[in-house]
Amino acid sequence: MPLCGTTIITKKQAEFAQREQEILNAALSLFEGPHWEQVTVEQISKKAEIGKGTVYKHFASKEEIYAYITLDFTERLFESFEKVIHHEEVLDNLKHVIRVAFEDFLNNPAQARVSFYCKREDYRNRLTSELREKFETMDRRVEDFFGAILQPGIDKGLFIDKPIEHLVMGLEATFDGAISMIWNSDISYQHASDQENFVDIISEYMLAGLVGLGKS
Amino acid sequence: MPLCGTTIITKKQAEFAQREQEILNAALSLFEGPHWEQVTVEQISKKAEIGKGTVYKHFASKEEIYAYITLDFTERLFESFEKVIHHEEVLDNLKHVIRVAFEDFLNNPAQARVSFYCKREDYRNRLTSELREKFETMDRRVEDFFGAILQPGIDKGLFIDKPIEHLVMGLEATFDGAISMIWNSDISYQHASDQENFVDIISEYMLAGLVGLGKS
Amino acid sequence: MPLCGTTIITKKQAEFAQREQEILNAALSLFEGPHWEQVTVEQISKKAEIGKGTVYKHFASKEEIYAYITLDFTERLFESFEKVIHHEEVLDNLKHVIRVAFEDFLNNPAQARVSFYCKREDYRNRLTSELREKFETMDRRVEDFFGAILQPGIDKGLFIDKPIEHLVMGLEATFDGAISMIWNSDISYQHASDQENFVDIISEYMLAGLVGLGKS
Amino acid sequence: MPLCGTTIITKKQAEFAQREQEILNAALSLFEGPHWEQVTVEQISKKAEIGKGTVYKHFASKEEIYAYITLDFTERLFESFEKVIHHEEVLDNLKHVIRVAFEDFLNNPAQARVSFYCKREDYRNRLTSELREKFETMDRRVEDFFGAILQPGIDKGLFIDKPIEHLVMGLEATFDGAISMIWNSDISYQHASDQENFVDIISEYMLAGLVGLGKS
DNA sequence: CATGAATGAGTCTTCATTCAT
DNA sequence: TATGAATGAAGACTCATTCAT
Repeated sequence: MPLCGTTIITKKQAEFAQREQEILNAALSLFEGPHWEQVTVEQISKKAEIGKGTVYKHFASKEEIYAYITLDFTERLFESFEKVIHHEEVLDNLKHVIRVAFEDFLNNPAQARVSFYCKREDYRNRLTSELREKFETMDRRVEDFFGAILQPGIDKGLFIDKPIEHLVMGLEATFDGAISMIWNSDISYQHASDQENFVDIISEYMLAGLVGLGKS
Repeated sequence: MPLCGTTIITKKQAEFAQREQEILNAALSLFEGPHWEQVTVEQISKKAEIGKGTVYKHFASKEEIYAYITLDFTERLFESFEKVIHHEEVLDNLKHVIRVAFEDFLNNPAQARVSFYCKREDYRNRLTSELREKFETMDRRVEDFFGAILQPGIDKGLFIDKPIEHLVMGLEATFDGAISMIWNSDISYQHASDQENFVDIISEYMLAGLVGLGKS
Repeated sequence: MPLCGTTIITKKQAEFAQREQEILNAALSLFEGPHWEQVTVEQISKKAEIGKGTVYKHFASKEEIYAYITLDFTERLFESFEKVIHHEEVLDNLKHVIRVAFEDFLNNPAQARVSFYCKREDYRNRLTSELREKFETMDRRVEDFFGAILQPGIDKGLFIDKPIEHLVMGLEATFDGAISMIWNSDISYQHASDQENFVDIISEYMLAGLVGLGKS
Repeated sequence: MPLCGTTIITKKQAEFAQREQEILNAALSLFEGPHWEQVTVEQISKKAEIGKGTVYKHFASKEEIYAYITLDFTERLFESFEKVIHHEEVLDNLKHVIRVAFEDFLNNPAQARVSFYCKREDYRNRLTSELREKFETMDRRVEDFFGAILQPGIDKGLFIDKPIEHLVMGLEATFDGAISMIWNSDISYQHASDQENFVDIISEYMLAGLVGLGKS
């Protein structure tokens, strides 16, 4: 049992750190609905049962709350990914990652919506450089991750030999588009199939697109 | 004196009708930038060189302006589509439609952005039932259009025999996602290729996905 | 009775123009007290019996209200000055101007206080360039005015032959300082004399200083 | 063991007393700029490397910090004055006092600015009676001091025989006004002369005014 | 005593919509 | 019909002060 060497954290500090999560959770619970952008800081503070000013002790601005939600969400996404890519088969890895991604995005709509918002360039430009760097690190990590699971497929001739980025593009575009469609409850397709079916088709489509690229 | 039987339109009425387009054009020119949602009704009226109140003679609300922009844009999109689908080859038709769609969306970012906004369910619910119906008609028309160009592909065994909607899903998701990525200037991919290259890949990807569906 | 050639102003426009004055008057009445900087836009709007937003139709910001108050006040000050400088005697002119200045500043403490605030460089820098120019024009006008009444005194050997600015400096410094002292109800001197006596002394002092400069 | 009879001060108490000065120094270093009123208690505590709450162990309010800064500043001003009034010549004394005053005010803008703020009647009224008394004592001391250096001038017929207060009025008004003008970087006079020149003129002006009073 | 987390009233400003002329 | 003045609810953010530990 270590006695020294650990960072000493007082009870107060622990509570303070805890409160940060409480604020994020409060925000998240309020962001569930489609009008999430209209949630006010005051509402968040009331939900978290703290004063409005306290929110600003933890986050410099409302948009910084968005940033941490996104960063947290992405972190968890990676954890989910890492749990399912121990297989040797490239396509299996990819299938699992896609499935898990859909699950995480659809089960956590608030985080996911915020994440989408945080992709916007103008949003990124408003961030402090510190946070902007965190986002850039995150972006690179995503890129590296997909590089690692797609490269073997290229080596085996399964996918066309193009820069990883090119291959990821299609996957990301389709995934993002599909998620948006679900959120928009895109009217045309509600009667066609339930969400699960839609996800299956899109997943298959993503793989087919990737495999089919350059084969025509 | 106009002949009887023709709809009699006074000069004043003609001017009034004309004004509607002027408002939409003014709005569009202001919506070019990425912050289009922050354009105010006042700015629009100034740009159109009319009074703010007059805008409300033509459109019941700001959101109704969005609706007509979207409806107009979709109408023109169809006109573009119809110009390029006279070929007999299913895949050629599709390629042309995809190309034209990318062109229209990227050349008319204002309209396209507004169109995306108008997909949101909460937006649709705020509309008057009259406008909601117009959107539904529009949606059906899109569905029918793609049905007409994809069905022959199914008949020829080119695409898997699934409901048209299923096939369209992937196309739409990928397309929407790709457009969003371009608008977001998605950082990870800026160095990979310029926009044109990106569009080519996505286009190929869309076709590959469609053709590859069910082939695995 | 002129029929044409005059700018046509509708009743509405006239009312609108009128409202501007009403806002300034409301602000002024609220600025009477020593806490004038803490008067809120909302208070002003309530006093003027209009909505808060209406204030912003007339003035882009709270500080712009200050600007117009100052500009108005200075304008009136000039009018007062011009009424009393038709004498031929340099010293008489100066005496009258000083007297009138004290009267105007002490009878209109709200305007005068705001005017002092508007001298601050940081305030000036926050203004729009249009307003900044108005202030600069105003400053030049003050300078020119005093140049016109002091120059004859220099010519006659009454005042030392130094740049007008140098001469004005002392006058302005003393005047501003005296006004501040009165507003601060400077405790040390309350029992010594009433305000009127103080003003007399300061006025005499200002002249004596000017005449005595360079004579030592 | 300290001798009996001396005030026993523990190390802790000494540190506490020391801290008071540290807070004032921290505040002063932050008050240098023209926006000194916007410095927050938190900033002061950070600068002093103590907790915000600790500031309130030493000063009941932010405004009390102002009070002690002013009191300190005035104390030092007196020390400066006393160093230069050992001459026998009334006018020399005065000249030296004026020069030293300008030096102290211009070299210590933070203290000086705060001192000006603390002259405001509304400020004084918000103080505790204990502090208000200290200010009154200070004011009387100023009055007495100038009485002492001006009275010989009256006796010698150098200055008009009026109550000392009357004579001081002009001096103080001019001095305060001049300092304000420098701080405001009063635009009209920036090109006329640099600050030093301005101070010289004002100083001369102050003396000339005093000597000339009643001579007209 | 020292701390710093918590507070929440208060500030300016924006803007879609209404309505009298 | 055209106008644009008027509205007022809302929202993000600040900061002196308090108080439990």
